[in-house]
Amino acid sequence: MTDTKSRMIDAAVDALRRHGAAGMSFTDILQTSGAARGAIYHHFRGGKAELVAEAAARNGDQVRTALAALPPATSPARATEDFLAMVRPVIAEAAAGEGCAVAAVTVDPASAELCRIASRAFDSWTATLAASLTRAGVEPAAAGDLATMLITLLEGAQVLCRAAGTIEPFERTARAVGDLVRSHYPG
Amino acid sequence: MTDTKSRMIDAAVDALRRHGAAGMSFTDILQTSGAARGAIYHHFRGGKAELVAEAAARNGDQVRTALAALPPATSPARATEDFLAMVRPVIAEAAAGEGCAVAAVTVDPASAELCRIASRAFDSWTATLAASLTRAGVEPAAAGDLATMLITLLEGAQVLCRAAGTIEPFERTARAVGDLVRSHYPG
DNA sequence: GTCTATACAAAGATAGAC
DNA sequence: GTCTATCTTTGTATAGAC
Repeated sequence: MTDTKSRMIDAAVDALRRHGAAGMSFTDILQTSGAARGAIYHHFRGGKAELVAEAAARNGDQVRTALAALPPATSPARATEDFLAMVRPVIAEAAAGEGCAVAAVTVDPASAELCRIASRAFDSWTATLAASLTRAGVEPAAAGDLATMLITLLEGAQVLCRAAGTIEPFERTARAVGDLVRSHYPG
Repeated sequence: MTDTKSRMIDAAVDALRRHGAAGMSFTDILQTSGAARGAIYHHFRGGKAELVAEAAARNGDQVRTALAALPPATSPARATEDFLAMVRPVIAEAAAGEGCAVAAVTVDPASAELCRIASRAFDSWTATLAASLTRAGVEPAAAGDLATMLITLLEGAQVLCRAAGTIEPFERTARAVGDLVRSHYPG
């Protein structure tokens, strides 16, 4: 487990977030990570596809871990607000040009494997968030649907906010979903 | 006839939806549209950037027109359901690999101009949908927030469904938002 | 206006010395 | 394991004939 390999994966995550899968180049990866050109195929026999896959998987784990650290909430409305608050800085990064690495690998599905990795990441985020909502008092079935909706909002907000260059679309969305959830789960 | 130019833009929209901005190549455009290699710089002096910009603008107009054709609804819940029903086939295309061309140009923002075009498109969709919601009885301020939320869901659902290969994430999201809106706007 | 041919740069992938 | 150098392909961009 060379440290070089890990730094290359980190660099790939960053490149995916900024330029997307097709726009990511080894030149960037090598410059950012400080690795040599030949190191790529030493650590990643599968070439670009393998590096991209590992980067997407790592980013997926990072986000899942962050979601798992959400504090226990006493109500569905509070749990939703906690999620939105945790997500806000991520959306701010998207507004500055750094989107979602997992979403990036779903574009130009050269390999169905990449979509499977992305799908599993989204599923793990949804399950983690659904568990939080269930603990906060939401019925399990409804919690799954609501969690999927919130993850969908997370991905969509990154798109709209990157285009806008501000988190204003997210703030509007957050107001709307906050109002809806509070009236549906009074207390 | 400059019908060629229009066909090239259509081909670019399709390429953006499938491969993204960085993954779109002139080779594909020429093969799909049947144009000759030199035709690109004859019709698009600005090269790839100009073609991509025109494609994004066209796709933005197409979606806005579709949203403007939503039938008048008698309640906010019904207006939301109409929107989700109209969007469902688009999500199905995303699940099959054809995402949103406007979202595609926000990745790898080589030019801030592309983000401006995308942002204006999203704003026009939001305004069109907000008008529908207002006519259906939603307060203007809340209609703007709700419309932004629904467009955010549209973009996010395309990401999740492209990864999943099915529209299942959209269906879950649609159930959740339907429940929330119905309880917030009873009647 | 449309096509053929080509220049030029950048990308991914490999080979082999150290 | 790591680095330098290079091969091959692909993609953008241009020139010029028809």
